[in-house]
Amino acid sequence: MEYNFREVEAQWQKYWRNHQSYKTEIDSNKPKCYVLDMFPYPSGAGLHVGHPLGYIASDIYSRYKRLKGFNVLHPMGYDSFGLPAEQYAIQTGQHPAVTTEQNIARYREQLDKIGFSFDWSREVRTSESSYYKWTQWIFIQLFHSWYDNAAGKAKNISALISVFEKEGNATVKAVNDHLDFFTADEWNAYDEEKQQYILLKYRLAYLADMWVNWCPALGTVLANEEVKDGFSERGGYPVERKQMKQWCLRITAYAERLLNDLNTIDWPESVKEAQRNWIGKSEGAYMEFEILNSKLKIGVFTTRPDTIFGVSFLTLAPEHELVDVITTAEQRKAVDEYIYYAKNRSERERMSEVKKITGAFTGAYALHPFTNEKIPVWIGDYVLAGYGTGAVMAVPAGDQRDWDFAKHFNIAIPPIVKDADISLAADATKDGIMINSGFLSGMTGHEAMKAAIVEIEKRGLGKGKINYRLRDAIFGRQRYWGEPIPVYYKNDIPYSLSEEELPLMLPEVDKYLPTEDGEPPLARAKEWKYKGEFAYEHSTMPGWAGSSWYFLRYMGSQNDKSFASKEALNYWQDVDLYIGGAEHATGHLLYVRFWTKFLFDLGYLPVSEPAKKLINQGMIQGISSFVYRINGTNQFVSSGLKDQYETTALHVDVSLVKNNQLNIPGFKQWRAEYSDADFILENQLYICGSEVEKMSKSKWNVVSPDEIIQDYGADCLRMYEMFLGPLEQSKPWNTNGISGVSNFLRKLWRLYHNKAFQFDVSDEAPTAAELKILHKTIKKAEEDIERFSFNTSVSTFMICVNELTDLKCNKRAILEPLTIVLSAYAPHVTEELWKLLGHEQSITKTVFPQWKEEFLVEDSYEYPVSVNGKTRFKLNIPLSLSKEEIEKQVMDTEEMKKYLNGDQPKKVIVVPGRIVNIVV
RNA sequence: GCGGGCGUGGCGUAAUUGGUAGCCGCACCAGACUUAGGAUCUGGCGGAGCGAUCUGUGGGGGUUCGAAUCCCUUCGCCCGCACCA
Repeated sequence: MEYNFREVEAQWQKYWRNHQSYKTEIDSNKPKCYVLDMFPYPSGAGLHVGHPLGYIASDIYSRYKRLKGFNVLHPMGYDSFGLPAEQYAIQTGQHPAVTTEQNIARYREQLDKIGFSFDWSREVRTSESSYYKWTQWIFIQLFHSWYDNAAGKAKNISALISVFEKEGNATVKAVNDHLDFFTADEWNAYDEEKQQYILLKYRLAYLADMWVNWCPALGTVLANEEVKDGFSERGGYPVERKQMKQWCLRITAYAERLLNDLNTIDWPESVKEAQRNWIGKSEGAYMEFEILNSKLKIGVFTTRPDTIFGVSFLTLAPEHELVDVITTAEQRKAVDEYIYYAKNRSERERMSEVKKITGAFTGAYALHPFTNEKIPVWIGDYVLAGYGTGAVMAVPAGDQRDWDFAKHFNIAIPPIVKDADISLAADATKDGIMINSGFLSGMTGHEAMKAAIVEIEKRGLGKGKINYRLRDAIFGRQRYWGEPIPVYYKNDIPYSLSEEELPLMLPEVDKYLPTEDGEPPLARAKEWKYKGEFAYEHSTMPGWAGSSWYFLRYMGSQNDKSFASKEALNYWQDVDLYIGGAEHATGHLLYVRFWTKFLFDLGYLPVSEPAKKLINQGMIQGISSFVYRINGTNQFVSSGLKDQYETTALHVDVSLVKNNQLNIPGFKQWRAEYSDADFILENQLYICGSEVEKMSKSKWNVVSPDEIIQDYGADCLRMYEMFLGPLEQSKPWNTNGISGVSNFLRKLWRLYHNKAFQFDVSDEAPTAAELKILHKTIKKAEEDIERFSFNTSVSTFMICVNELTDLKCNKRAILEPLTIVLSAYAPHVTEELWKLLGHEQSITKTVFPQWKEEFLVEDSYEYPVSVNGKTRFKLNIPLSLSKEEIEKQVMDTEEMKKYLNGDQPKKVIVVPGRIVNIVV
């Protein structure tokens, strides 16, 4: 019988399930290896061929490491809270838990068919209370913590309270919101409300008025990374800026560590760089400008304190709190109008009209701290409320934006660098010599930089400061399908639930929409009150909450005493290999690092980074097919003729298209509206257009792995996805080469069988040539897996099987180790062959064979001999010879004499085992 | 604008990390066995040339005995960030 993959694969999948072949327990006798995939959001569309790419790679790695003697933790679960299920619920009234459950079942079925070696006993689902209990628990830890800059780590809030009681807050070096100083006596005299208000300014999870990205269509706030170009990432709805009371996480406290520790992990440079940009560290100075005729001061942050003498105006963000106070009566109208304009300009407009210069003069003046000159104070929305202090000292000579603003509003542009031409643009370089700059004159910009900070600090005008672009993470979402935030309110003061009161279950509601007065959906649960009395927080946590720590829960998914036991945490430590998409670079991958560091600070974890090694698998794109409908008709014109008509391109289901030819009867049946469609053909065929796009249901270009498995089998799908190219590379899905992989698997099967397809393996001793093929393959496969080059190892196997086929080698001594090596890639067929070879136990219980140098050593090597770097001929020379002997042999050849033409060579380069190069 | 990555046959890719460019597969061509082939096997396959040979890794320049690989420059593509003071 030829290999029957359908039967064999189903049978082994059942065997693995029944025998719990991949269940993992702590085993201190073995080294651990934690191989993790980014868990999927179980969408209604099911898996497409792009999803398993990373899973296949991690599965191969896991199987390989197991055979190498490692205790491998390779789990899978679902990121099952999320927007699509909720929106489906809004439309249909179906509870999100129900749809989620169905989708998970479908995902599981599809995953199982690919033959993954996941330990399903450790499965997690973020939407289950046994899981989100611990997400809530971590939130409570954040709520009860503050960041001690002196110690460089998070600490329990009780430590802070006892300092307040004894010393007030002057000695505390914390990452907190701006706050006045108070003494111990003052603290002790404050009432509960005031104390809680102050503590909130220190907590790592805090409630504050924030400028947020508000998406009216979704009825919720969004984090910066959930907004793309002024539109929501999910759904693509417009987003506006709005001030709201929101739960936030003080991730900014970790900015420096998140930045520095990037140097300790082996992650793709692109991800590290994206995180560095996102954190956006910049060094400079904070300084204050006094307002003329007032006690008020405007604080600014600048990276160019060296240009202080070039300041000719200040600009405040329109939202800046001092704008209203300092605006003069004459300018009031203009300022109010501008603020109204800026407020109603959508984020989208503001971003796309960067070049448009707008602003207004407040009428107020500030004093230059060094020259005491009057400096006009303007407002303009090129200054962002959320960055720095929301105010800038404008140096038009040194900053292009300030220059543009000054030019537009006719403000002076005082020169501060010698010979700099600032008539057409600002000069932002620091290399010139400073002029008109008081004590800085004569220095270069670089020197002036340091000198200016020294002087600013000396005069008490401000201080050197490091600023980060990173903002605190807004943690509340006005949605139903998420983790309830475990907080209740007493006299408007938020209090967290105690650990014993968790989980705080998600309540049932009648509808999944916001209430009529704009409250989040949870407000619909009228009876849902803490102790039947106090209102709970009605926002839920964002999508990234559950995914920020799931790698830890896999270590103790059944544990109900803690998120994972100390023993498990100490054994499994961190993820050794993490595979997932690059789109999470500044979202999930930053938050998971943040939470890991936080839990490390509190002593719950032995590590402060979640994953040592990260690989971003490339996206598999779809190839969309198009038909061209002549506008206003139901007539479709073939791709080559479409330019003769006014047409609209319509996506057509790729399953109706083969070699770009449309299956016309199928197309007519596809949708009722096309049943009487007409076609204008070329060469009797309808040719579709095609384009590479992201694989998505709406583009009708989704290819499901199930189809491939049905036609070629799971082993073939696994190997083909690996064969397609480097794991990190994005590529469009096509099945052009799949027959090559399919042939390989058939050839493999035939090695163990005779012409009549009867199992036929000989016990003869292998020849040197056969041993060489085997050991070469083992070595190469091992090297390839260790450097995550899965595509080249598939080629290695193809070569191996071709060579063994040529030698008609069916010897057990060769095939048995080869089967083991291959089992990481093609687990089903190798299990079957292993059984046929007479083994009782699953091939997963074996050991990866060790390659031996002795079978690989050559006694001679065919040297490429180059003349002036160009290879001219080849010469077989024993490898044992010395450089001199090799040189002599080469020189004595007839060919060499021809090239030398009687002369002596200028130079001879001999690299033993590599090449001989003669320069004449 | 800033940052990251990439550019090799008709196509997907490989190259021991500076040492024979094009492994492996697809497609294609020729042949064998066949009633037949969308089966199997054999051979060929970067370009030019009957040939020895020449030429060739987006273009130009450099370092080197030797460059797809390192450096400079230029063109093109993909991704991320973007009024961050």
